[in-house]
Amino acid sequence: MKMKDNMADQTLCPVARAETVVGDRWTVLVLRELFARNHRFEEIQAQTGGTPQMITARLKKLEADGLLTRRVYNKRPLRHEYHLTEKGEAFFPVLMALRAWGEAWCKSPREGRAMNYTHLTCGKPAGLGPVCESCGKPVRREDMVGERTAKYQKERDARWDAFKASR
Amino acid sequence: MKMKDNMADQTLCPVARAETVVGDRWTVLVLRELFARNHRFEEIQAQTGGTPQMITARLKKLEADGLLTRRVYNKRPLRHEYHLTEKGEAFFPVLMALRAWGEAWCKSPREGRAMNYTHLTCGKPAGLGPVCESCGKPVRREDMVGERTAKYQKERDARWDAFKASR
DNA sequence: CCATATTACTATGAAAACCATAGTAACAAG
DNA sequence: CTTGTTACTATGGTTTTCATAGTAATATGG
Repeated sequence: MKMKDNMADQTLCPVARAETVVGDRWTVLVLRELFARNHRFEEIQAQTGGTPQMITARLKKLEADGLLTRRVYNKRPLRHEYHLTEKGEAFFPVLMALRAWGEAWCKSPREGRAMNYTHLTCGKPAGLGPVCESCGKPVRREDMVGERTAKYQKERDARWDAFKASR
Repeated sequence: MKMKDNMADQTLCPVARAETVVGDRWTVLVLRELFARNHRFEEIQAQTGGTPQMITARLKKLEADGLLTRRVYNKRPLRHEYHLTEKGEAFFPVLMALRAWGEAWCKSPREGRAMNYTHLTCGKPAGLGPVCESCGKPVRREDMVGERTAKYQKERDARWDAFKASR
């Protein structure tokens, strides 16, 4: 994986710089899973639908780029969990903006939402924007709880089952 | 360009859906140029550093996905400009979030900013966040003017000159 | 007219990345 | 000692990328 970044070394543009790190479908999907608190290889693979190589490569690159760290959860056999660093956590607003755009422009309304977030500060729905739709304050990740809609949860369960069945 | 989207057709996840459209370095760079009001093929190619094929392919796909339209600016020879649609314009918050993350986490502070935005509503600097750092109100694209820093402007001028010289 | 310039591409071919399928390593549990 | 679990690596065919070069349609200057 070279992910050519000649340009990035030379430009002042933060978008170009960011894209050399996260400008890739699998990378973003892996980050989504980490934000969803899926920290294990298997879960990430199952929910993103990537091949082992795709996931391995992204995890390695994300670690090299400082967005995540490996944490041992089991020695013998040695097993790691992947956790977001501060830099990785800071990516949250981008994911939320992407989510908002995706919900608004890449789905038909009849399909329904995948997640609903509640703003803990005011106790009401946070909506899709960068500020809470109920109280108007900017939302931080710590101030929200996200809940999957029944339909989306079912979809994920099915994906997990299918993944497990294919072994 | 297949940009495999089997998964996307089946998932409710808006992030996955969005990524089938914009989950690609060149695509995002092209969008950046359109937001920077560079509407011509040549300018986009010069500033992104992409090959003609990369640019052609992304413009075609972005048009197919409804983020931009071609507009004739010259018949004989037939020439088009590329302009964002409403769906394309709606991508702005994602780009801004990416910019904020890139400035904060993908550059050393000594390098300095690429752009500075002024919030027209309050007349003061808008900063990096989704809400104006001066007045605290959510910022919309229409309420801001962006200005390139001298260093970044020089970088872009140099890129244009280099592009023109290589012909 | 004829040569050069302009703009937006298309053609070619080698290198890299992707994807599906299959297999391995290191153990635990029964 | 067989089966299961988790996290990968290996292989090989297909697709995409990328650098370089070339084309098409027309305008412009001499």
